Amino acid sequence: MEDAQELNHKKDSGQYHIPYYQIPIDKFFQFGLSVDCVVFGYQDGILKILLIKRGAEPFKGQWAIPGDLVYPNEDIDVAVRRILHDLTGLDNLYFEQTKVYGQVDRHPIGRVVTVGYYSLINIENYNPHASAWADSVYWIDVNDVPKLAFDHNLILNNGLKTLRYSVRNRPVGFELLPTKFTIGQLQSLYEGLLNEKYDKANFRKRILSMNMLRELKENQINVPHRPGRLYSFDKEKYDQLKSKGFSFEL
Amino acid sequence: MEDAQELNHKKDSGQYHIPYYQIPIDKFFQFGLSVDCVVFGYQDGILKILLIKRGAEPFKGQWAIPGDLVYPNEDIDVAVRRILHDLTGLDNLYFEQTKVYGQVDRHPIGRVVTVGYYSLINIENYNPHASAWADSVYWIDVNDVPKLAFDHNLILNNGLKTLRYSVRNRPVGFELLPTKFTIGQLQSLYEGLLNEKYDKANFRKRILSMNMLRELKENQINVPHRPGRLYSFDKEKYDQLKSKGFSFEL
DNA sequence: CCAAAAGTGTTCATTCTACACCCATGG
DNA sequence: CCATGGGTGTAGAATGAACACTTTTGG
Repeated sequence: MEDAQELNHKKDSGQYHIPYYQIPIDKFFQFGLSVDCVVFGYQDGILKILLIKRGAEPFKGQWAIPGDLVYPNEDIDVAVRRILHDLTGLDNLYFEQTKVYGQVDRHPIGRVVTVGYYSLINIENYNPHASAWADSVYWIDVNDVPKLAFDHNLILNNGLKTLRYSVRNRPVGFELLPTKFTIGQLQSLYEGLLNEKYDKANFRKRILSMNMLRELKENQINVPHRPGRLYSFDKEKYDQLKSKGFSFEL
Repeated sequence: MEDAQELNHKKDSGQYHIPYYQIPIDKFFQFGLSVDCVVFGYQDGILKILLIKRGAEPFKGQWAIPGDLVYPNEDIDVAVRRILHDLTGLDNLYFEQTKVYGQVDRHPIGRVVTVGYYSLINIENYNPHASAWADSVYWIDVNDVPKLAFDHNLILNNGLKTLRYSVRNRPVGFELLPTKFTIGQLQSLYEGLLNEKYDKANFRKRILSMNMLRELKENQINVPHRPGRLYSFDKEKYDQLKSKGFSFEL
């Protein structure tokens, strides 16, 4: 989050407040809470984002990222799982909190604070669903994102920054790939995500030297070139390494 | 946040929900919102945390980290600045969002979602204040933290993890030091924070090679050893480097 | 004088980078 | 046969770790 988490030295805006104890406590319990989730997928070398056409007011019919109000008796991560499930039919998706958006006027119908998330999904398993809050769902190239409802363009951009940062410092990129992948596919993913070029020999040595990939006894099939060896991410090995002080880099 | 942001693959807890459209919209606007801030200071090689004795119910009289309800018409970062100002008399403090805590039952008087922050202050400028929500304020050694109100021990520990992570990847450590400091002081800070030992020659070379310190024409005074050259952090230079792709490490 | 921390230079090992080369497949 | 990406080895450069040595202050 090198970029997403800026140094923060801004001055107080000068807003004025009635002292705490002179305001009835009920006044403090009028916030709405929502979650909004930037869902990433990766296909043919292109990073894509799930956008919906909103099925409810406000901003009905407009583009938005998936999200919904949190129920009064619902934990926040349960709400995220609910939304992701309703949207994709998938459970156990990877997701991570990014940032809270709480501008007083960010929502037209009242004070709604929203918690931003990003989620990574393997596009091959994806199964689109409409739902109560989404008329329809589309994968959009990350470079073609239209104007979105609320402050969703901001949330999306911060989600993207966070993803780009996370992917260098934690082994999360694998979530975007099929379970079995070649080193070449992994390299293209990183190159696409970070907009860089790596030497294939060096990339290979680097990633294999981390000892967190399990080499399978299988190769690619039906490719018009020498088929690559398949690997899968070995979470147990990674956790073990991490506990010994190892830290993923690039 | 290598550790603070865990891979998140938990299953849905199985909570059950009445469909969205059958619940009156008012029911969704009954959340309270608060901010809680882990305030770090550094003195004599020891990392310290500002704790308060709560001056209001619930948990009146108990240890807690500084925090307060957000006003219905108040932006969240304005609330953070307000709290830090009331607490320390200082403005323009460094602070950064960590994580949202939204467990349904985390607050005894209702559904209060809190946004966690950490803040860094130069202990020399510190000026303690009591306030509406704090009877008294103390610096506590990070290793002697008592049992705290609410889920504040959790918030504190996550704040500490975040600090330890940030300090390696962004030049935030300087916020804990006086404006003018020696390389030795900087090294001790890092050693204390991260619980490591560095070679002084190598540490010096490394930090100076980053070109983000301004060498002053002043030395330490009144020290019983050769006085060290004073430096200050040059934010302009750092921003310039960052925009050229430089990234702070350790 | 001594203790204590500042500050510098050099050596050796490790890691990174660039690049050349061979391999296996489909068309 | 070719094009395409898979896969390996190596030399030289850059970086990092360890450590010895000199300097300047107060007591």
